[in-house]
Amino acid sequence: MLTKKDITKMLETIAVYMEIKGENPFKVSAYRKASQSLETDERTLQEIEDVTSLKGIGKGVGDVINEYIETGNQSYLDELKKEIPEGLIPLLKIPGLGSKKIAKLYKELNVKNKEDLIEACEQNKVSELPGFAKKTEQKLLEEAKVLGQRPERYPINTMIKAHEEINQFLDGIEDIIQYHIAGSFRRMRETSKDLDYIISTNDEMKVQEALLKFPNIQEKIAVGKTKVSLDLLFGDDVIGVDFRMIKEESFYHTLQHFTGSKDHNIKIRQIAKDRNEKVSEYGIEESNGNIITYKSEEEIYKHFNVPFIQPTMREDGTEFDKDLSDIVQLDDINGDIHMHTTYSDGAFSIEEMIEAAIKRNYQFICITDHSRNLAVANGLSIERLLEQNEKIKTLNNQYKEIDIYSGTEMDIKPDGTLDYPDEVLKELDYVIAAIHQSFNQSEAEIMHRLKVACENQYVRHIAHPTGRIIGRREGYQVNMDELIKMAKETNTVLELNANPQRLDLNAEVLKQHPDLMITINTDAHHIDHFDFMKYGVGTAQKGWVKKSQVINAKDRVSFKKWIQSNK
DNA sequence: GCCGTTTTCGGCCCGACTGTTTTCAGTCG
Repeated sequence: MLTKKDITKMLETIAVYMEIKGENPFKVSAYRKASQSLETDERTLQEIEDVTSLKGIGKGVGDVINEYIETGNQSYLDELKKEIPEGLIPLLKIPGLGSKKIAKLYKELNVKNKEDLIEACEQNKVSELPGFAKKTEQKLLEEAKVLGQRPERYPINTMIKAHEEINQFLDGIEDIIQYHIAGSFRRMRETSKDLDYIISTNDEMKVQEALLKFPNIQEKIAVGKTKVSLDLLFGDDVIGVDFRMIKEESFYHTLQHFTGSKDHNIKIRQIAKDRNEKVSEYGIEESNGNIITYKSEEEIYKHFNVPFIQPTMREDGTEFDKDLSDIVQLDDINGDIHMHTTYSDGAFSIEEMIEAAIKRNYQFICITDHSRNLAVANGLSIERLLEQNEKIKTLNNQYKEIDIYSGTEMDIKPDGTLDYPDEVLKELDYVIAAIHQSFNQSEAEIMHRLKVACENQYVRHIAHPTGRIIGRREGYQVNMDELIKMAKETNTVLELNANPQRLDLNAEVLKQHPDLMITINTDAHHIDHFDFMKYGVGTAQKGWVKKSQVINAKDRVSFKKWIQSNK
C-alpha cells in the first residue's frame, strides 16, 4: 500500500524532471506546492478521501496522484523519464548549475551524466557554448569531479562548533555594529547546508576586507558589497558560510528574511501583499512607497497583526494557523533530571554539578550515573550506588536552595532484564532506564526490552528513546507508536535528550503526539553541558510541545510531589 | 498547474551576485 511519503516523493521527482525539461516554472512549483500540502496535512493518505480537496491540489495533480494510488504506476513520470536521462538529476547539486544550463548541456553536447560532463569540460566543448565560458567550464569540471563527496548537510553538532569559531572571529572585527546567526541553524534544524550571518555596519567594504582574512578560507564563492560567501575549513569539513552586510536600520528585517524558512517568508509576503505592502530584507514598503523599519523582529510580526513566531517554529507556514502561546520556553525549565558525575563517566563531582545547577537558578536536579552493566562508563556497583545515594541525601540537606534527587540511568540489558533489582531501585528517588548496547537487535527484541522497562514500577523515564546520533547512526529499531502507547499506559515519561548529537526524541515525533509527557534533559557529563538545554527546548518548540507536557517545567513543589508519587 | 468578492485570465515573493555580456540570464537563498 502506498504511503503519503511515496506520493510526495513522486511529485517532487516529477517537479525535478519538469524543471530540466524547461516547463513553466509556475507549473513546476505547483507540483512542489501540492507535495507540501499533502505532507503537512495531518491525516494519513488513507484518511484523505479526495486529494483535490487539499489547497494547492487541483484536477491536474489530483489525476496524477490518483493514477499512482490506483495503479501503482505514474504514466506522466514514466514519460518524463523517457525524455530526460536520469543521470542529469544529480547534476542539479553542482553549485552554479541549474536546470536551464543542464538542459543546454544535454541538448547541445548530449551530456547525460556526471561522466559526460567531465569529458565535455576536458575536451573544452562546454566553453564553446553561448552562455558558458572558460571560467564556468573550469569550475564545472572541478565541481563535477567532487560531486557527491562533500556531505550536503551537516549535523547541528558540527555546525555548533563551526559557529563558535566564527563568532570569535567576528567579535574581533571593528566595523561590525552587531551580527547574528540566521538560516536553518538559527531555526535549530537537525542539519544545515550552510551557516548564514547578518552583519550591520556603516562600512561594508571594510567588513568585506576583514572577512576575507578568515584564516581557514578554502574558497571564495562570492564577494560583493552586501554579501560575502566563503567555503571555510573546519577540521575535515568544508562548510559554506554566507555573510550579509546591511545598514543598522534594516538589521532585523534582514535577520528575519534570512532566518527563513522560505515557506514561512512566502506566507509573510502574502500577508503583506493583501495589505498592499511589500516585504524585503530592507524593510516593509507601504503602498505609498514609504519604507518602515523596526528595531526588533517582534515588531515586524506585530506590524502584520500576527503573533510573534520564534525562529525554531518558522517552518512550513502552518505555524501561522496554530496557537503557539503555550509552547515551552527555555525559562520554563526549572531543573535537569539526567546527568552524570565522576562516579561514572562525568567530568565533575556531585557538588560541582549542584553548584553549576544553582548558578542556573535550577530548583531541582537528579543525579543519574550509569549502572553497573555499563563498565566502559564506570557504571556503579550496587554498593557504590547505595553509597552515592546516602551521600546525595546528605548533600540535599546542606543545599537549601535546590532539591537534589538521587537516581540512576540504568541499563536495560540485551536479554530484557534490568541492571538493578527492584529492592535496590526502591531506595532511589528516581530511575531512568536506557538502552546502551545491542543496537542491532530486531524490533521485537528492542520493543521487549522497552516494555520491561516501562512496566517496572520504579522506572519513571526512558532516556534517548531511539539511540540515534544525528548524521552518524540511525539508532535501534524502535516502533515509536508502540513505545508511546506503552509509555502512556504505564505512566512512563519519554526523554527528549538535549545533547545536540542526539536530539532524541525528534520534533516530528513530538508534533504527532501532542499529549505525550516528556522530560527535556541534557544528559550532562560536564558542567558546560547544561547549556545543551536550549537545543532540547528548541527541538521541543519545533515539535510544538506545550509547557504542560514537560515534567521538568514543573516548579519545585509540584516536581517534588510528582517524583514522590507512585507511578 | 492552481487560484479567485476586483473569478475563468493573469498572476504566482524578492533581490543580489556571477559570468558572460554590451544590457542580461541564470542561479541562489
